[in-house]
Amino acid sequence: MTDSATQPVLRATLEDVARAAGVSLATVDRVVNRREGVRAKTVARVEAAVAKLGYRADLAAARLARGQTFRFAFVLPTGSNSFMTNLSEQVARTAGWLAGHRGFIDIHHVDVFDPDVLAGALENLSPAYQGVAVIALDHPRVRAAIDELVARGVAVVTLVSDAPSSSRVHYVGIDNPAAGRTAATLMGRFLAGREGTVAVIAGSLSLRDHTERQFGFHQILSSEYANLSTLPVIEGRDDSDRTRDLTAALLARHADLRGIYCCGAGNRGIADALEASGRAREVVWITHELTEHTRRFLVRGTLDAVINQDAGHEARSAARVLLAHCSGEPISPDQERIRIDIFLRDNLP
Amino acid sequence: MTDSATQPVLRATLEDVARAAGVSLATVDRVVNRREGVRAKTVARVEAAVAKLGYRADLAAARLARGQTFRFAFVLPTGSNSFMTNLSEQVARTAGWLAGHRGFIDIHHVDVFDPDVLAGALENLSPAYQGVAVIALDHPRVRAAIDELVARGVAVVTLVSDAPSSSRVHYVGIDNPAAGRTAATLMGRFLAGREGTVAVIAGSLSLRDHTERQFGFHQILSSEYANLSTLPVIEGRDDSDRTRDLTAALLARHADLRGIYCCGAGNRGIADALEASGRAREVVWITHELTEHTRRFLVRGTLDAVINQDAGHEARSAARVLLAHCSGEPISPDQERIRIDIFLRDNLP
DNA sequence: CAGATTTTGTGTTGCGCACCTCAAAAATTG
DNA sequence: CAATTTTTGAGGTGCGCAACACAAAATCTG
Repeated sequence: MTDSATQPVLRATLEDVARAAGVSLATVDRVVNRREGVRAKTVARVEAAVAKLGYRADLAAARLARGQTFRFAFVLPTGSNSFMTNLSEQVARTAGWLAGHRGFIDIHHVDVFDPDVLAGALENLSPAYQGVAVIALDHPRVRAAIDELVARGVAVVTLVSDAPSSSRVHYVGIDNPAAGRTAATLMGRFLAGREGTVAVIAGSLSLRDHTERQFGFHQILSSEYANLSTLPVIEGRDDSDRTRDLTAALLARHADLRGIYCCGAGNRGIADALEASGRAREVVWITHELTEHTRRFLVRGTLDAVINQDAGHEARSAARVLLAHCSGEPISPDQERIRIDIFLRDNLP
Repeated sequence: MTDSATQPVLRATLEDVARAAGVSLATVDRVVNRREGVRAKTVARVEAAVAKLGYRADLAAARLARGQTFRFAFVLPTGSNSFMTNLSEQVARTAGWLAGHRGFIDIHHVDVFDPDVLAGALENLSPAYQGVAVIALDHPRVRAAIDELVARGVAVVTLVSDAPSSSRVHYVGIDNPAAGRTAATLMGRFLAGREGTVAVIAGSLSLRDHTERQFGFHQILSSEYANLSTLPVIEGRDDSDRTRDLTAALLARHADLRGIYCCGAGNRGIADALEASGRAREVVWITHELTEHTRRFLVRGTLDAVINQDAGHEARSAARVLLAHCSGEPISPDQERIRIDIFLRDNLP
């Protein structure tokens, strides 16, 4: 056992480094802030002193002295499903946190599902923003708008839905094909050898994330679970009423329906239809995003598993990445990686 | 769309608040730092101004002015399994981060599984520490040591393994009974209706977390999956060799063995035995903690699911909670809640 | 070796706040 | 109303650093 704590810790300051290196404060400042006009030999001396004393800049003091403030825009969908509502709330909370760190977030609500509207919103964003987080659409105009922002020196991160071919600096969200594969494995194993059909319900196939999820789902199901065949993908447009009708029709038409994978929203419709049919217990239903509704269906046993992305984590991660990018600090990749959560009735948070 | 960003943001400062409230800086300071000697009427005036201007203390400036430094001890097990090694590494990383925020972490390696050694280590901890994170043992002496630290004004959080009846201020870790229930549900559903027996392997039943997990596991398995019967719990002492032999014996003795739930370490032994028996594919194996080894077994298909707690998250959370506690700031509960992760081959991070 | 150039030192300012002292003003009391 | 107590104001200091100006020294030119 190593008990090395004895007295209150005194951090090494810039002055300590200067003394140790036998140079002045100004020179140390030049070295640590990578300004030029210092001989290589002197740089080495200073760096040796930094290493020896374990000097690390006091972030609080540095931020204070620099006096920079950061202004970020979060572009989120207008009044939408539970997940998006939750995300907005988490972004608002994150804004509260950031305010203590000289960062400010404005939330802009736009119709992110219309490429022209979204691109227009990005184009008209005030030049005061050093960073933008956006739920992207992988569309040429949107890509162009992102690229232009980046060209102007704005840090852009995509949130939840990516635009991989744009020049955004970071994507904050889950690996959607992997999420689909995860759903497929759960479906295949929960149905362990039973024969029948499985339905896939998406919000819209023009959304990149939904497409990727169903792609991953089909990939695994067709290659590993020959006992199950999938029906053509149905588009529920993330609307509960429409989804309920579609689900009811599915149940009526396919007596051998064993599973439903929903890679979008509209879950209340599915629950209604399933419960009305009396087959809620026997049909395995897997969906995305933990909300107050899906949580209820999970507890009740109608829903079997939820694949989730943590909205709070995403909001905080986006803010951290933007902040780090703007102040030239490194990010730690594995803290910023958004996990694909699996929730059963038993491990609900 | 609300584009309200126009110019670089100017935060309201204490001085702004003073001006708005028509009082002096000193009075504002008295109010915001809850010092006494201010009339209730004046307090109200100042608070109104704070609210109106949306004043929030600049954390960087406040920390700098306060000049406090924090010193924390993390008490971790001596050279141990992969999970603990990983945890140590994550704590070391967290220390690096904390150093930028005037916080310092010393890691003390002790045999946390011996109550006397652990309690002794806690008792002999330098009084310089304002906070301690410890992998606790729910034992009277350990409890007493924790209580004494708390009585001395030290913030104590338990990490990974709790001592619920002690006076620790926070537990950073997962809900272990729930983790066991989660494993049981996966086991039951993956075995969907097949008849047979399931084995449970623990490290040691004197470890609270292992006991709780197997309790949760049995609870669900016995009440919901009548087709499966469990064998008496086996203690593998988190040792691979011993666990391999025990698993091999199990496989030899029980031809109807359908599943293995391991709620401790020693996974390499299980993998060896399973693969040697040729029944790796048919026996459902579920274990805890994602490590380089369990990851490999998962990808290979020998292992079916991993219940995980994120060591990085736990290390950071413990540091944040200690920091918040020592500087009187609130914590946000849902950021500090450690989730029960489920990993399949498909959603590995 | 004088002059030009590069490198280093000295010094100052201010970021926003906490914390302190001392005096002035206001409210309360006998 | 004077004496006392409570409340408020004015002012200062320093936290550790960034940023800058300017002077002094060292080094490099021709």
